[in-house]
Amino acid sequence: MAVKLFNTLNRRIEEFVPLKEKQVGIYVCGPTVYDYFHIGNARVFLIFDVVRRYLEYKGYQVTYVQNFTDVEDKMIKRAEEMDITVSELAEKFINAYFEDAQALGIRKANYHPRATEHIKDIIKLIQKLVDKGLAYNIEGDVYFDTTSYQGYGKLTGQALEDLEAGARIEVDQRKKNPMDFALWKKAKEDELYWESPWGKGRPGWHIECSAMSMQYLGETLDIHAGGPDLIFPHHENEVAQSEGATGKPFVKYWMHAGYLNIDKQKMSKSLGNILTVKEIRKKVDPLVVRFFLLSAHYRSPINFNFELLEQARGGLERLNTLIHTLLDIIEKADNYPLDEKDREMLAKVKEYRLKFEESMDDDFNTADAIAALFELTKETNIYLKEEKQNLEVINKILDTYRELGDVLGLIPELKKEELDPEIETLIQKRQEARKNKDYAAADAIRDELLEKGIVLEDTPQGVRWRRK
RNA sequence: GGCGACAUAGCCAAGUGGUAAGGCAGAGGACUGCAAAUCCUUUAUCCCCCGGUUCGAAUCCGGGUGUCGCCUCCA
Repeated sequence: MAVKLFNTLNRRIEEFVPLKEKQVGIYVCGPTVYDYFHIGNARVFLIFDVVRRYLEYKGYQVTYVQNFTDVEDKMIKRAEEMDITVSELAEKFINAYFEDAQALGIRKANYHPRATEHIKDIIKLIQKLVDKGLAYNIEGDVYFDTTSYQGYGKLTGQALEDLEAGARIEVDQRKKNPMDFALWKKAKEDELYWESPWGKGRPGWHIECSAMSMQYLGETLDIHAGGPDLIFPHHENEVAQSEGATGKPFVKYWMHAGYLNIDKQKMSKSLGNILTVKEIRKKVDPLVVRFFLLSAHYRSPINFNFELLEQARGGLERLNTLIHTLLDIIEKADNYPLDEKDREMLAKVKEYRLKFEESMDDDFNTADAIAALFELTKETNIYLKEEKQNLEVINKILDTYRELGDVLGLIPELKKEELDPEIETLIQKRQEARKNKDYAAADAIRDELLEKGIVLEDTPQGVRWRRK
């Protein structure tokens, strides 16, 4: 089955056909590294991490590129406030990015280019636009002439005139058209700069993504993705400048995530409700955050608060409990020959894998895919009520969770964990007490362990423990 | 003024023409020394409202209401 996805370019769900068979280039707009990234950013990075994982699962060879914007007005301002250099600032928050991203199970991209490492490529691209008459230089500032590119507005779905009509910004009077945007910004006194044909300055925000994405993935990308608020103007501008320069289509499929709100409000500095991943991680298991973010379709708006996270935790726990049980069975239970009920279970495993794939094929419907995982969980639990299991079947189930769980980046560790000897001893003591029908003592130990975060379950195969 | 998204049970959330997935929470039961986990049963005669198309609509069309967003840096 082919993957279908929603393309912002035409607002339709299309079959995904990469430019080169079985190879995919994806570029995702990364963070401006002037602060810790927030939960809204996280949704974007996470969703496209899953897109990447699923395409790999389908057998595509994916080249995944996510940039760091490490020079920009906000960077300069923040560095001044913190009294450090822009590059020190970048270093700090790039490191922080990797920490938080890793916690959320977001894999590293194949390339994490930084704008400052590609100044030459950026200048070359701007020069090309200037040469073609699509950009103009005014006293060291270079602007893209939006009227020179016919398709301007095609991503946004609006005509250039309509965009202008609503614009209530202070327009730089030197620009030819209000919508023209900066490709190169002249450096102010004492600001960091690079030499260019137009004098000392730095790149504008939009041009870096065009330069870097084409550098790594060629002049036409399979997928370009980012947050919803990047559609305009950032992505619109990228299209204009890239296609203006190359004369080729820039991107085949544009993908954008939905918004994430905090308590139904947009995150904003003025409301002071920005939640960083770093903060959230202090309170909640990041995998719960991941599970929560994947429990709705990626294009739907999603509401975030800690109560909802708590609900999500319950669901993820159900999945984890089963996996723990399966691992325990493999360790302890006897193997029995394959019989009819085992074969039925194998058929169900196949069925739910298929359902999972169908959901993911359908514009990465992770909510539906997770439902398939839950249905498999129920079937497995029913199967486990049988006394005699075939361990091959158990292994097959585990493999399935391993592979499908890996697509979503949930269920990261399918390994049996070692216990502290001290806790092991307590469990033994409790078993003794139970044997002697000293239930008061047994329950006391169980409560003690619970406080240490260890949950005990008495099963026909003996006592089983798991972390709360 | 232009453009757009969303509205499904107490909560979260799939489903885009064939008669309401899944999860969380709740209730009852089974299992258990008691629990936990798990299983079974139960929780929307109906999908914001009003019209229309259709044999048939949560799903399509028209109108309305509500919430949110973009058009300005923003994931």
